[in-house]
Amino acid sequence: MEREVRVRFAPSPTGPLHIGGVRTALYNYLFARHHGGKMILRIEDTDSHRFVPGAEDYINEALAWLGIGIDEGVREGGPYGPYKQSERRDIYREHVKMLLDADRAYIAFDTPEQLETKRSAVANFQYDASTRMEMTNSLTLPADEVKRRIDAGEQYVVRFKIEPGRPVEVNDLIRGKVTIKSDILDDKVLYKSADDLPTYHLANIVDDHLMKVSHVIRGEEWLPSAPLHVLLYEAFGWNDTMPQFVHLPLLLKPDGKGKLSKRDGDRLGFPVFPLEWHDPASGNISSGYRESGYLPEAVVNFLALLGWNPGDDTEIMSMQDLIEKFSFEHCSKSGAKFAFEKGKWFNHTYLQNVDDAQLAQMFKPVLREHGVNPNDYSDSYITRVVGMVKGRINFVKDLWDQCAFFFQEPESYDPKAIKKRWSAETPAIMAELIERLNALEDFSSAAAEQPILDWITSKGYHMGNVMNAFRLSVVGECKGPHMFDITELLGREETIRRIRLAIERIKADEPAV
RNA sequence: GGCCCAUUCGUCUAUCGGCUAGGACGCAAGAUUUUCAUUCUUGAAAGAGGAGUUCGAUUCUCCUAUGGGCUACCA
Repeated sequence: MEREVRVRFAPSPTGPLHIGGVRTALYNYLFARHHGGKMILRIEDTDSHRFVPGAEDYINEALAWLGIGIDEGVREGGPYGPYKQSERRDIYREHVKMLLDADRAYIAFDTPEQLETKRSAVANFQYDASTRMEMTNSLTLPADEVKRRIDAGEQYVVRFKIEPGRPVEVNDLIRGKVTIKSDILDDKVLYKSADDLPTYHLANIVDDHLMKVSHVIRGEEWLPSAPLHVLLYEAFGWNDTMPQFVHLPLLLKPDGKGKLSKRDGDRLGFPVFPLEWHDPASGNISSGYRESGYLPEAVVNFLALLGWNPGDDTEIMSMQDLIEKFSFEHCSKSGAKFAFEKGKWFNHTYLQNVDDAQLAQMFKPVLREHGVNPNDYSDSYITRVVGMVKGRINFVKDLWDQCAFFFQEPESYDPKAIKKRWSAETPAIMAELIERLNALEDFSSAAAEQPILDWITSKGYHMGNVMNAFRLSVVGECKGPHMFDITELLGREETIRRIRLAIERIKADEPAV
């Protein structure tokens, strides 16, 4: 009996979605699409203290940018809504009552302060079968006392009553069977009266069940609480439809130790967020992949390969390719260090496949940043420029360093190049070059190159010196695309103007020795 | 501390008992070029350690070590 594949990505809106979360979302999406199933986006805002305004919008925008489509969610709607947990209070209350009535849970009045004291007094204190009879709860208090306290408005929590001494099995699609003893689990808080909200554990199980989730695909940090979740399914009598669990290996810090955290980005100089994030409380800005010039396709491809492989050597894959090939059989079990160097390479590779005209459009904002008005140039000019230099960039913004000279005359001339390529005779040769360029009938690259090279050879000049002095005059450094392609684009007038300028300036800059 | 998970080049990874251990990023060298890049070619680079099972272990089991996660009225 095939169950419809329904998966969910369930972030909590406590800040920007970080790249590890993005990967979890991606794997959920790939799995869902691979099986023709549904992808649900559920907002888990059960911690009222940690709510951050703007975080939910950020999540939506980030997933949309990456092309991770959502079938059911807060914005999309769907048959099992609401998809935001703070709007499902009635449902949780009802389910808490079911557990209470079935004697699978109990009410506890111990305050956080009391528990804190207990923990510092008793080493390894755990609220469980071995200690619950010493605490202040509905198991130790008379029923009327419990009622009196609640009626008096005393705050309480509902705890899951874990029965000790039995093994709990979790069947994980990546790791296989994991068994733990129920004794190590504590009587988890499922609901807090203070904000009339459940905790993650309860909300998660109830929602996954009600939303008919078939596979729970989440980070490895949830593996230790998976047995608790299994027990909850049992307590509700939902064993038959319990989802398959899949715990993904974590994304680790590239340098030292531990899992990749939100602060690592700024520390190590690469984004850990898909989009730039402006923290509403601190005003801090964290960089994002989008703003750093990454293409979403490159980010998706790169992320997909951090913890999964297609089973062969293929590396460049579109979303469609990934969907077709994705399976948990090729997911790795161990955490992956976040090697952002390879991310650059992916971006480079994807950039090469971007159409020149489109790349030109993407480059326009960068031009503006550097004080160049793109409207002063034709689209075809910018398109030809980017087409000429795109092979050497990793990011759109790198284009500027490679082709600024197409938009402005050199501001200075590379001193090392002057030393190597500009001698006392050079100005005279450059003056001669100007004559030759003027004499050219056709200034196009193909037509201009041979006559000029012939001239250099016939005069017995040193090819490298003349050409590099030429380049130095026009570009300002000894770098860039083919020389005659540059001059063709720049045009005769501008080319000659720059050589004249160089003759003046470089002479002036060089002190007589 | 307790519990759980993991362990192949610097990094991401392939290998589902037969290996001269493959690929990619990065790195190095060479080729090409009037420059810098790109590109191409080549190279260096790995099975944590110890037992066991087996004709044969990177692959299976155990121990040790190391790394990671969890251990909240956070997710």
